[in-house]
Order: sequence, then C-alpha cells, then structure tokens
Amino acid sequence: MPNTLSQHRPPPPSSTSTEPSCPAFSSGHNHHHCINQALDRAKTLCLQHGVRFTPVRQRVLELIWQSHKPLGAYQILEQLGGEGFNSAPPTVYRALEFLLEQGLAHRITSLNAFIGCSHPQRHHQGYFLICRGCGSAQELPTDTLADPLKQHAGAQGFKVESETIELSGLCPSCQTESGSNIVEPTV
Amino acid sequence: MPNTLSQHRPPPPSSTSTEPSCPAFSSGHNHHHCINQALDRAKTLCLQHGVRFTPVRQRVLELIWQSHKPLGAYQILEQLGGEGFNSAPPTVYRALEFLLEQGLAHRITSLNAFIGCSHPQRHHQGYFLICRGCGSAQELPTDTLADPLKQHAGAQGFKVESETIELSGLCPSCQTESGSNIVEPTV
DNA sequence: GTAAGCAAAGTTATAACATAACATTTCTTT
DNA sequence: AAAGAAATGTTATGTTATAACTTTGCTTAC
Repeated sequence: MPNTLSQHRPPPPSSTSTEPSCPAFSSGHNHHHCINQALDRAKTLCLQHGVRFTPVRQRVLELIWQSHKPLGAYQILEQLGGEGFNSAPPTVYRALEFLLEQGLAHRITSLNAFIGCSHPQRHHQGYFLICRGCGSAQELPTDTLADPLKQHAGAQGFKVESETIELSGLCPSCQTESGSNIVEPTV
Repeated sequence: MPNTLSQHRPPPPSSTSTEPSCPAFSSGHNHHHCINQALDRAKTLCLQHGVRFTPVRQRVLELIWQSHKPLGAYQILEQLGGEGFNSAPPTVYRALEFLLEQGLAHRITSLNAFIGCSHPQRHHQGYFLICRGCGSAQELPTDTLADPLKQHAGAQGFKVESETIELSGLCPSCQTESGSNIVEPTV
C-alpha cells in the first residue's frame, strides 16, 4: 500500500563523495565558498551578540553546511560521534537550538531536518524549495513572497508570529533527467 | 533554557467539555453542524470513489472533527481504545492515511497533528492559520494565495508538487484577552 | 588567583511520533 | 461456498525529540 502519511525523508546516504550535480539547484558553484562564508558570518555574528561559538556549535554548523541537503539531527549526531564529540541526542539538539536562535540555521519541518541559513543577517524565517530528487533545499531570497497569505490572515485579525512555508517538488536538473541524475547525499 | 527547537504542540488536554470560545476563530458556530456536514460529505465522497467508509475510518473522522483543534495520532488512538476499537498505532495511522488520500483530512506538519478538511470537494492542499493560544487551526478557503511563491519557484524552473504552508500566531480572541481566554482542547 | 556564579556540555532515561512485517478476518465476486 | 482482495489485528521496532540531573569549564568580582 502506498503510504501517503509518510513524512518526506532525504534519500538514504551513499558512500560516494562527489559534489551534488544540483547544489541548491544552481550549477557549478564552489561549495567550499558557501561553507567558509557561513562560518565567517557565524563567528562575526556570535561576537556581535556576545555568545560563544563553541567547537560543537561550529562543527554542527559546518556539518549542516556540508551540502545544500537538509540533515537530520541523528545524521549530524552520527558524524559528531565519529569525531570524538559526545554523541548523545541532547548534544546535537542543543547545538541546533543555538544555531536556530542565532539565525544561523533553519529547521525544515516537513523533513524533520536542518539546514544552514543562507541569509543570516536578515534573521527572517526561511521559505524553502525542496527537491525530492536530489534532496537539496534552497532558501528563497525574500520574505515578502507570502504577502497575500499574510494579508488574508490580517484581514481576519489573525496575528502571524511564525511561518512554515516549504514547497516540495523537482528542481530543474532532476526534472530533465527523469530521475537518472538523482544524487545521493554527500554526507 | 527556552527551547526554540520545540515543535509546536497543542495545549494539554483538560477535563472540561465546553465549546471552545474561538472555534476556528469565528464566534458562535454550531459545531455539530460542522461534524454532520463533514460526515455526510465523507459518505457521499466514498460512495462516489467506490471506497469503504468503515467504522474505524468514520470514527477517526468524527474524532478529528470534534473540534477545530488538530489532533495527534496518539490522542486519537487513546479515544479509539476507550471505545472498543483496536488501539495499536497502525489502526489510527491507516485510518488517517485513508482520510488523507480521500481528501477528507489534512496533516498539520508543524504540529504532527491531523484535522478534518473543510473543503473536501476541492481536494487541494490546505493552507492553515494555527492559533498557539487556543490550539485551533483554520484552513484558508483558497489555494491561490501562494501564487507569488509558486511564480518564484517556476521562474527557477522548479516544479512544485506539494506545499506546506502553515502560519502560526494568535487568533483575534486570543490576542484581545492576552491569554486569559485560552481554551483547553475539548477532547 | 581563587571562589562564586553561570553557561555549556555530559549522561541516563524516556517521551512522542511513525512504520515494518506478517497473521487473521471480513467483504465481495463468482 | 470458494477464491481473491481489502481491511484490520498484532508484535515489534525505527525515528525524532526532550526531561532531569550531573559535571565541567568560562567569566567576573573580589
């Protein structure tokens, strides 16, 4: 029986370590640049906020920036454990909680997974496109796209405090090659 | 430590059985009418589709229509068990799966909870306003509100297949009485 | 420089949500 | 009434997340 209740889950891990062919849907970017930029911004921001960017927090941020694929907490935990960090769930959930508070990461509700924030200076909520083919997620670069929704809410007197806006489907390359280029997570 | 990781959860149950003061945010409606209408539509729709509206399926639909508050699977299960139904998780998850397939219910991802569909004839995805005060959720009566999002996705060549759009906040009555009228679930 | 106080991390256990796999029952059709 | 299909029962387990308490380590005031 097909299971329509299933939460979306990322594709299973593989042993390949190639760059994804569809990194957040834009071809051929240097992902090391993404990671380094994210780390630099995080350090700056933590200094500004007077909070500590501890080793485990930094490492978790690096791990969720490894690719543009949202990572589950237990996937992160597994990697941490292999690197000598404590590997009980609270370790990773605390680090993620910190990163979310600081606006450095987002939770992808429909995947029960986490991803680095692409626009931490804005500290907005993320709107996401999630590819079910390659597992990548892209944060839309604006927070004004859902204005009609907010207006409708406002017209009823509903005060919006937080938004979960996640669109799932297929990114351009996963459409064109009808699944043949589906890329396993690099992690 | 405040926990920003928390998934939203409905307020804990109470023993009161009064009507919620903010039933899907519109004052003073007769909720029995909601339930009866939903059941009638479900029966009709199942006949049309040639699928069986079995006792457990009907009862689960009634339970998620008990109020406008999304219900967790285990909350449903608990009530089923008290009524002589089998009370193992697959029972309720299968019934919910059926109701989702038939467009009679929605999953509220950010709550891990389920709610009756207010517009089953349309069989669209639901867009929801979720009140953190009273726990009620209202399905927005249109599926065109997120067009700017879809256009943005389309402009990138992303093919949207499913949408998770859930706005959380406070409904009018939970704003005005600053929490004093927070209504416990009726279930 | 050291003690107090607090933030962070360690540790153990468990809660909450969901599915796998296989057995049995019930419905429908012939 | 038998065969086949759909639904449900049953047992077990997988997956995600948090509670509660302990220990470690950083910071600041003296």
